[in-house]
Amino acid sequence: MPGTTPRERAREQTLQDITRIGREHLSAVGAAALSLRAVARDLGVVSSAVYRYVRSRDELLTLLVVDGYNELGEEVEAAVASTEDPREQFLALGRATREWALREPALYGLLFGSPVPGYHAPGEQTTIPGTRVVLCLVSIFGNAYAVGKLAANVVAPIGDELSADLERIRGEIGLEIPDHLLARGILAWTALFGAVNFEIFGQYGSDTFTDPAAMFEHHLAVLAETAGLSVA
Amino acid sequence: MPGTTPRERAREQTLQDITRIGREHLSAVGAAALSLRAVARDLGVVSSAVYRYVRSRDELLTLLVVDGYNELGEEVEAAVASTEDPREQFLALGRATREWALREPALYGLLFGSPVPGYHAPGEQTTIPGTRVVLCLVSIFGNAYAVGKLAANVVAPIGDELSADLERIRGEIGLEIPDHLLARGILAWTALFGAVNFEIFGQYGSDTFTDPAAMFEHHLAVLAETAGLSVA
DNA sequence: TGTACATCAGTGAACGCGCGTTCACTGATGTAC
DNA sequence: TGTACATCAGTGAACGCGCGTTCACTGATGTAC
Repeated sequence: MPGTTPRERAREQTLQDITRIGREHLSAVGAAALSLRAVARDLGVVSSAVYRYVRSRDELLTLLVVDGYNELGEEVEAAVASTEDPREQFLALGRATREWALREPALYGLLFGSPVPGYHAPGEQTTIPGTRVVLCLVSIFGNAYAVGKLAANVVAPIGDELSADLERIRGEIGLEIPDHLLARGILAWTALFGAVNFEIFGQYGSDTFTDPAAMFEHHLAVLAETAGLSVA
Repeated sequence: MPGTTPRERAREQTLQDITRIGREHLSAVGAAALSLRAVARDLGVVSSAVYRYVRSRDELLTLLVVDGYNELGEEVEAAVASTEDPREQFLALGRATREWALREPALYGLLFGSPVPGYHAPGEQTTIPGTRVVLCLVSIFGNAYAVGKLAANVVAPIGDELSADLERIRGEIGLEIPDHLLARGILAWTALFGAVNFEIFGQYGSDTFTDPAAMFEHHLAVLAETAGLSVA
């Protein structure tokens, strides 16, 4: 267990300070300009001291990435857990994602924006936190299908190669829904993040919506329908 | 007319070289690390010489942004012009966007990814090129509606405030379609870029799809349906 | 056609800056007997 | 309980690096008469 001895607690505290300051710098200057020296300055410590806690600048980035995925994951999971109806769960997931993104735009950009050049997130540390949201979505769809609340007409044929991919994906995540519903679920997933991106990254003009939340809410409703989630 | 005298032609040529090299650096090191000195080195010229052509580093970024928007805009417009059917035009727009993004991932990231910290694109230069794709989309929907090929059921109510926003948008872009279809059009727009983002920014796992184009094509078909574009 | 002058591309040195990372070190805190 | 030793956080100097931007300059190219 970490944090038992005073020294361990102090160490843990300093590490948290570093990630907190790292977050602040991230939103101020962006991932590419995030600097250990600047973090050290704000921590009130000489630059080389930070190396006692973090192996390199990239490791600090990884810390922030993992932190971000986990925070988003927790908020999304909590929101989804607050209701039983699959459609409502989908809406809750979307709202929680958007709200977190609005609160942490820089971190959201780090996770879902253009990749940071020269930085590659180590899969061993980021894969599990990085899949919390999508696994949450998967369980909503899986459950909805199991209780007969997921259905949509087939509008587009699915070729053999795509079908094989979908079959493999089903296996990897343990999901039992037919191809066309899985495809729609994936679309809903990407579309949800597309809508959030537009708002966070300012792709709509600056004065386009007086109430962006209302537009987003409407998008969510249409996406739920598209994904095959019927109204309760 | 530019490029008449030899001097003017030489100047034009050098400016093109600078943007070309700028593009190369952009994809190699990213927008935040894009440097005038490095461009000068590749141009075979001393760093201060570049200032004869470009006022500052930010102006080089703006050059690249404008260049990118125009290139994407041209390819999208050409693709859309190749067919008459609105649904096919929508599909063509989506395919052209994705293909350009795959060819120019760094430029795509600059235009549609997380904002570059500290850089603000000057509206006077970027607004017009930056709206070519969406205006193209707008004209597809407007035309489809005019010829009775755009229709969808109302699934979600639209509140007064959102309705007022949509009314204003209609006015700004000169589009005559009802609220719920406009809302769906906006969703299709954001969702399209969401799907492209996922692929370009690597949000799907690395080995998720053996044929990402097939998945994208299916997404486009479902999006066309969601937007209200019927099969010809 | 030839000469005097203006324009402009490119030079090279300099300014002040911040960065990541290493390394030998000091001194405080913890641990074993 | 006291002492000897080990651990570890933080120091300060140094390494070599690249950056944006300014400025006085040289020399070639163009223009007016």
